[in-house]
Amino acid sequence: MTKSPRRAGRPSTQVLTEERILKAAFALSAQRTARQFTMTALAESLGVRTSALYHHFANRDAVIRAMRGQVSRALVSPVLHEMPVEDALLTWAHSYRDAAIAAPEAMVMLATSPIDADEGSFADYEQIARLLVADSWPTDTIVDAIVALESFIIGSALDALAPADNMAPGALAAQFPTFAEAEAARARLSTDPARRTFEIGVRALIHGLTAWARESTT
Amino acid sequence: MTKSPRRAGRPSTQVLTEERILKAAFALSAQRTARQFTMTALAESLGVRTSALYHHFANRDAVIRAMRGQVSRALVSPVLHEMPVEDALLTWAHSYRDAAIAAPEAMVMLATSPIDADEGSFADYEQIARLLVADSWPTDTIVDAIVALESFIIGSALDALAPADNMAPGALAAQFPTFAEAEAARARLSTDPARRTFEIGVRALIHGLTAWARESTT
DNA sequence: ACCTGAACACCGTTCAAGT
DNA sequence: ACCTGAACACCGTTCAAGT
Repeated sequence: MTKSPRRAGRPSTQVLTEERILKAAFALSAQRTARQFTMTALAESLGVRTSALYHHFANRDAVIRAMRGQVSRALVSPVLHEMPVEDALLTWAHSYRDAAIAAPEAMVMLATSPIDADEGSFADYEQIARLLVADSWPTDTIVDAIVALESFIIGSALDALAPADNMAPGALAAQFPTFAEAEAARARLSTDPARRTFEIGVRALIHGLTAWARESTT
Repeated sequence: MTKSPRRAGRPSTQVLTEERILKAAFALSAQRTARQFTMTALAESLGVRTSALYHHFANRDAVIRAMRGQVSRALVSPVLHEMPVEDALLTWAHSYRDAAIAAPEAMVMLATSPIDADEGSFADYEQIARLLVADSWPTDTIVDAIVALESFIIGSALDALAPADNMAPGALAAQFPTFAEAEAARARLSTDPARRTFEIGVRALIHGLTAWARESTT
């Protein structure tokens, strides 16, 4: 198709590195849907033939796994201990969601496949757990709180992947008037309704969880 | 490849119906990952050529959209109006989660495929919306509440998919002692921790959302 | 109308060939 | 070692041809 600017054979200066590929992968995943995130498109964005990628990653899944590793590494936030617990949880949830949204396909994998035990996720969990222990949450409430929050965050990230108007009934509005009106009201409030819902939901959830933990203490 | 048992031309008795295709689609989604859920595999499971599917559905997304509609349709529960709103939301969340757990890979596809309006989903939303309006929730809070709940439910269903011990740090316990202890305490409480977390989380979220809606009224 | 079969554009992946 | 280019098996989708 496009005649390549490089001829066959090892180039004198290396074109690709894992780092450069990952950077392009994040950029691409922000622009394309999970399904359009292809090795071909990734290679093209790097000005390289598709097969060149296979010298640096075993396959497409390996690229996604590397993205996922980078995401979890970015989460650890050292300032969490200097704020009230509810704010700390909120901060954590936000950074988690931002990371999740930056890597949609990685997110689907994270949700679909079980976490490998040697993942950096536990470092993250440990930090939150200490925070809650210090705030005198009962030991047996802590993992429930973490998992509940994580479930909401992942669900929200998936929701954010859908087209922004995916809740609009469109032609069916007449058939479902109450919902249609509510949807219109919500659309008027924000250009990024998924984000708005995330903010509301995560606050509601954190609120509800802290209240529950406090009850559990007595 | 496999020589077809049917020769070309319209068969005397119709082979496919939307219903039969959808049934096969759910069966397939229980066995394959979202990526392996192909039109080819679906056709094969129906003993039919791939192109035959296109007489009944416009494309792959249309199949997924119909699946989503069917899931939503299974949700409508006519008794919702006879109970307090928080109980009604809880009931709805439970039936949604049950449906989601019955077809987890379908949930991933439903959540991530860019699909638009299907009647079934909106019928469900309409019912919840009316419920909340009757309970005098402000119009612009309703869709946020629905989406937040849905996000949590889908995230929880995906979490329930993972092995029950997927939060156990295992050999890494010594490295993350606080979290390890909390995880052990949780594991002692329940044989189905994912379900336990769902119960806790959905109650916390509903609680938090109703409180938020009440504030928004004033 | 509803199926098959051929066809097209596109993927992921492999591998020989070139430097 | 690290790139290109050709090749293979596989997808989604379209469409003519057959009944």
